[in-house]
Amino acid sequence: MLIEERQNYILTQINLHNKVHTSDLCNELNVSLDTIRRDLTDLEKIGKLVKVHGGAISKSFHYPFQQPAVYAQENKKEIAKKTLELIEDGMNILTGGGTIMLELARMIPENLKGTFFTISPLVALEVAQRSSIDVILISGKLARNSYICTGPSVIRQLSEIRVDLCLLGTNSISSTEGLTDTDWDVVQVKKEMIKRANKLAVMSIAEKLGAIQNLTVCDLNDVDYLITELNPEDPELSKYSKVNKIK
Amino acid sequence: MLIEERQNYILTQINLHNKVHTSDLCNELNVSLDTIRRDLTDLEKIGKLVKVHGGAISKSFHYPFQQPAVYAQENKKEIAKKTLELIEDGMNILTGGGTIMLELARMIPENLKGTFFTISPLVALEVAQRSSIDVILISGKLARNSYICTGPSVIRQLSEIRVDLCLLGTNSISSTEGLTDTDWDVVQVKKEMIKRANKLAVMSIAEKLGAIQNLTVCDLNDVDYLITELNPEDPELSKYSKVNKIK
DNA sequence: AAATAAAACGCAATAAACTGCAAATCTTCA
DNA sequence: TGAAGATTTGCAGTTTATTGCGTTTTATTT
Repeated sequence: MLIEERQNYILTQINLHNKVHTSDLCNELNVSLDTIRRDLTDLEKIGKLVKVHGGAISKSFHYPFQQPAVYAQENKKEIAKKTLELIEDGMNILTGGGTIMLELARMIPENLKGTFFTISPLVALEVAQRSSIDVILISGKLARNSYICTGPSVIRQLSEIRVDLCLLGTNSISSTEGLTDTDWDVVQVKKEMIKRANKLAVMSIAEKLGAIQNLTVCDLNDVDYLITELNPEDPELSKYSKVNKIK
Repeated sequence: MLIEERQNYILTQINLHNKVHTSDLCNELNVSLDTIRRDLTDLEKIGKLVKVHGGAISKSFHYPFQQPAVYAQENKKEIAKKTLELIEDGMNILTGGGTIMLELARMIPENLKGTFFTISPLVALEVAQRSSIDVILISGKLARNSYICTGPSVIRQLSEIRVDLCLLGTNSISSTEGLTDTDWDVVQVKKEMIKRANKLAVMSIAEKLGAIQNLTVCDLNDVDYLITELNPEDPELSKYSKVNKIK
């Protein structure tokens, strides 16, 4: 068997399973461990995979390891910072929950005036704690895991308010399907939130661009601002031109 | 299984549930506790999560409220313990806020069934986090110092529910004036809470017995249980015999 | 204050990776 | 064709990584 064949086989396996074990390969290819190791070293050198103890993993699979959590956190802060520019004194703002919203809440300047409506107790506490803004918590059943309030009571209370700006984090936004989500209760609430606001800003890390879930929240046309950590000119964002303004 | 796979699994679980238990992971992944601990330490080092006793939590949900040293915490725990005895499976319970309520929330057994209505987001989060109880947050304007919700919207929502037991912490309870408080908004809410419950339990540290504030919440006759850290036979409590039961 | 559970620490066993070397195989050119 | 040189391979010895276990320390609960 040619070296090339062997290395192609390894790459195929990586693409298939996102990982390979050195020992498996050595059985499947009938060569010694050392040979496999040398192959992996070569392939790593030309950037086709990442070696790890016991084998190797695909580069894309590896990506969420080294970079994200730290970086996603940084990205989220970047997004929060951009979003903050939309907020002015005296505004009525309605917010959802999620990690980006929490980052935003932590950045709100102490002297900002205005009213924050939110369905997230975490955001409510965070904002109330560090600013002089009025915080109105929209209540209802507390969803486990996401820690936001949902249910008919939330919808009813939302129907009674009117705000300048609605800030939503999102699980998935795609150029064809718009905003989508998985949880029915959450979708109902988000729909109502959007209805109650003059402007809608959607915050999303680039990683989630293109993702599609089962339930539709709203069309891209309804989105006034799309805020990501990317440069607005980034080609990844070109598909989202239906959105009023990309930040 | 590769280390990277294992750590990726842990991160997935964290993103999904916002928390993981060391022992769960060790079962699910079939490795020793030590290995999981080492993984968690690694992941914490690169900022992917925050280790806590018993497991780890998502960085973004890192509980933002480090509670200030709670005054008379031992006594409050004792009171919370006694109060817990009033709670049975399947009950509808309505609670206020305050440090004693938080202690109680932390003691709620994981397997308790029932519904918790509360005007305190902190209590709501605490209960939702550590039990399978349904948590309904009664919302409104978030009062800055007490972190509880007040206002007409709270009153209206309260008027629509009916619960078995209302749990209130109190600032002041006296044998002549009953429950009293200083904040008008808070008093309105407490009055409505009491109205909506079949039984009322008042929790108070002995130190506050005898204190009187300007605004009346309710009469001693309305109190079904008075719970303090003292022995029910304690002479200090003899003046409060109007209360149905002293614990 | 005692009992319990979890975490930290050091240690040893095992598995994997690395190193240098020699044998086997392949290239290339007379 | 066949021999020098280069490449590839497998092997033995050494180094490094990973893991589980017993013990001690620290947290948490009663």
